Amino acid sequence: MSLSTNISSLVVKSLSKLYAHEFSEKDFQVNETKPEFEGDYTVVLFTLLKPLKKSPETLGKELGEHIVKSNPGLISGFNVIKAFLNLNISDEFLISFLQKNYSDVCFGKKILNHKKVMVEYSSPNTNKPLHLGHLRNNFLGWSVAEILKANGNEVYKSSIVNDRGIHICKSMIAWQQFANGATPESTNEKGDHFVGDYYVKFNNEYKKEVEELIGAGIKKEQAEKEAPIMKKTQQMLLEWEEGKPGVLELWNKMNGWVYKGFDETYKRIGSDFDQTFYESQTYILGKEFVRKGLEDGSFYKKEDGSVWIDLSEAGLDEKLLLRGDGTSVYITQDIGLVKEKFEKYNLDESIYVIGDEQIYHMKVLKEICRKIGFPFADKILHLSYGMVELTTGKMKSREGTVVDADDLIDEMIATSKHHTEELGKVKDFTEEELKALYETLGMGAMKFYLLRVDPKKRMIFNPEESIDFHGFTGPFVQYTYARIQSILRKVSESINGHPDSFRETIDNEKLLPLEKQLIIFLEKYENIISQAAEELNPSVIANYVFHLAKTFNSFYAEHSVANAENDGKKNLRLHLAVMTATVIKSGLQLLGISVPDRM
RNA sequence: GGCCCCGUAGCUCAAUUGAAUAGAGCAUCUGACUACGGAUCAGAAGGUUUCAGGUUUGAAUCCUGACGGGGUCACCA
Repeated sequence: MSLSTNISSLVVKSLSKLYAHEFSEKDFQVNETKPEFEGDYTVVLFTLLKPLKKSPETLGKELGEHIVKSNPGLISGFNVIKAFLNLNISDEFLISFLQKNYSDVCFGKKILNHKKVMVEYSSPNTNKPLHLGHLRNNFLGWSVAEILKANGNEVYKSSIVNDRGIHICKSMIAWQQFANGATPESTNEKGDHFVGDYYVKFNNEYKKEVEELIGAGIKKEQAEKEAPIMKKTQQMLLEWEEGKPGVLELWNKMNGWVYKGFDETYKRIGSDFDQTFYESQTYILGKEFVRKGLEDGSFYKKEDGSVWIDLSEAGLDEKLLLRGDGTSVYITQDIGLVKEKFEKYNLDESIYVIGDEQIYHMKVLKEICRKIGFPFADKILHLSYGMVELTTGKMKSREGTVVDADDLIDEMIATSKHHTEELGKVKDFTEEELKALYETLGMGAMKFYLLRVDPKKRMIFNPEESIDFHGFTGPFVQYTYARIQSILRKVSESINGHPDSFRETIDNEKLLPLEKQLIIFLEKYENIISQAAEELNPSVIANYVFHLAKTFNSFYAEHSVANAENDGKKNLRLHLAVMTATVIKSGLQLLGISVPDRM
C-alpha cells in the first residue's frame, strides 16, 4: 500500500475508482507516450474495450474527461489515437513537483506495510581471497538491502562464513608442510591471499603425488584416494570435528588471517553486515535438527547410518542430510541456519544472494523446510544471479583464470587516475582529494558495471569495456553530478553565498520541451525505487540514473542555467539542476556509489 | 539422459511484464566549444528479436517443436 502521489498512480487510481466493479488497478496500463505522439503519459485502452463494449473513441474521450475532472490541475489536455489515450501533463503540476522539499525526493519510507527482511550475501570461503564473482554478489546484496530499506522495510544484512570443511583443512595442511612458520606479517602479504596461496600449493602438491602414484602403476581413482597429502587432510578434518587442540589453534590462527584480509576488502568496497554467521557453529544446529527429524519420522536412516529425506513427492530427489560417519553436509548447516535466522530476528522474509548454480540446492532447502513443517518455508527467497564470465572464457580457480577482487579494485582506481591525469584535471586538487577522487571514480565505475545488468542474467566481464568511462558508466553519471555542482557553486558565488535564496516560488513559467521532459523523468524516480525493490533488481536504478544524466545533459547543452533568458527561467532551471543532482546522488547511493563535487 | 535457465544491431545490454515505427552504450562515420565543465552534445549507419509452427485485435515477450549455449542432478561446499 503506497501513499504515492506520483502521476501514473494518480491516473490509475482515478480510473479504478470509476470502474471499481469491473477492473482492479492492475488492469489499467499507463505508459509513457512514445515520442512520435503528442502527450506525456498514455492509457492503453485495448483491454477495456471488450468488457465495456465501447468504441476506442468514445471510451478514450470519457476516460480522458474523467481523469481531467478527478485530478484538478494535473492534465492540460488529451487526445485519442486508435486505442491510446494520450495525456498532457500540465506545467503547473510539474512545476509544483519541482518545488517539493528536496529531502522528500528520497521518497521511500512511504510504504505502509513494513517487512522485516534479512539479506544474506557475500558468504565467502575462508580458504581463498574474494574474486570477481564475489564482487557481483557483494554489490548486489548490499544494494538490494539498501533498496529495500528505501522502500520502508526493516532490513538486516548478514553473511554466512564458510569456515569449516575439507577445503579449509587443505590450506592448513599445506601451510604446515610448506610454510616454515611464515605468516602474513613476515611475508608482508594480505592474509586472505596468503592463505589462498597455500590452498593452491595444496592442489599442486596433490596433483604431483597423484601423478607419481599413477607412474608407480596405481590406478587413477585409487591414487586420488591414496595420495599422502589427501590422507593427512582427511585425518585433520576428523581431528577438527573432535576438537583436537592443536588443530583448532591452527584453524583459528589461519581463519584470523583471512578475516583480517576480508575486512580490508569489505571496507574498501563498502560491504557491511549486521550479523555474521559461521558454519562452524550452524552445522551443530543442523545436526540437532536431523536428530529431531529422525525421531518424528520426517527423515530416515539407511543401513550404513546415513540420514536421508525423500523429496520425490515434490519432484525432487532423495537427499542426504548426514553422512554415514555422522558428519554433516552443506544442506545440514543450512537447515540449522534457517531456523536461527527466523527465530532470532522474527523475519517476514529471508533473501539469499547466491549464484544460480545453486538454484536446485535452494529448492531442496525450501522443500525440506516445508516437509518438516517450518512455518517460514515460503518466506525463503533465493535471489540468484548469473555467473560472471570473462571474454576469454570461464573463471576457474584451478586454472588460474580468476579475476582477483583486490587486483581488480586496484586496476580500476589506477585507471581513474590515468584518465583524470590525461584530461589534465589534477591541478586544483590536493594530494588527498585526488586519492579520494580516484577511489570514488574507480569504485563507481566497477560497481556500476556489475550492477547495470539484470542480476538473474549471466554477464560477460570485458576488462577493456569495464574501465571505459564513457557512455553507460558510473563516471558518466558522476560527471553530470559534478557539473551541476559546478553550476551551483558559480551561481552561489554570484548571489553572495546564499544558495537558498534562489529557491523561491516559480510563477507562471511555461515549460520548454527539454525542461518538461526532464521534470517528467525526475517525477518517475519514486516508481523506479519501488520497482527495483519489487524485482530485487538494482539495474533498474542504474538504467534510470543513466538516462536521467543523459536527459539533463541534453537539456543543459541547449539551455543555459546561470545565464537564462530571465530570472524566472533561471530560478526554474536552478530547481531543475538541484533536483537532478539530488536524484542522481540518491540513486547512486542505492547502488553503493558516491558522487564527487568536482572531478 | 532427466530437470532448470538463456538465445535481441559487429560487441555489451534495454524494452514499463502482451501494445503504436524493438531502444541505449561501445566500436564506425559526420558535425558542435569567443555560453554555466568537450569525461559533453547533435546526427548517420547498423535488426526477418536463432529457426518453424500456434494462441491473440496485437508476440522479442505466452504455448509446442527444432537448433545452439549454460547450469544442475555428490557421503563437495
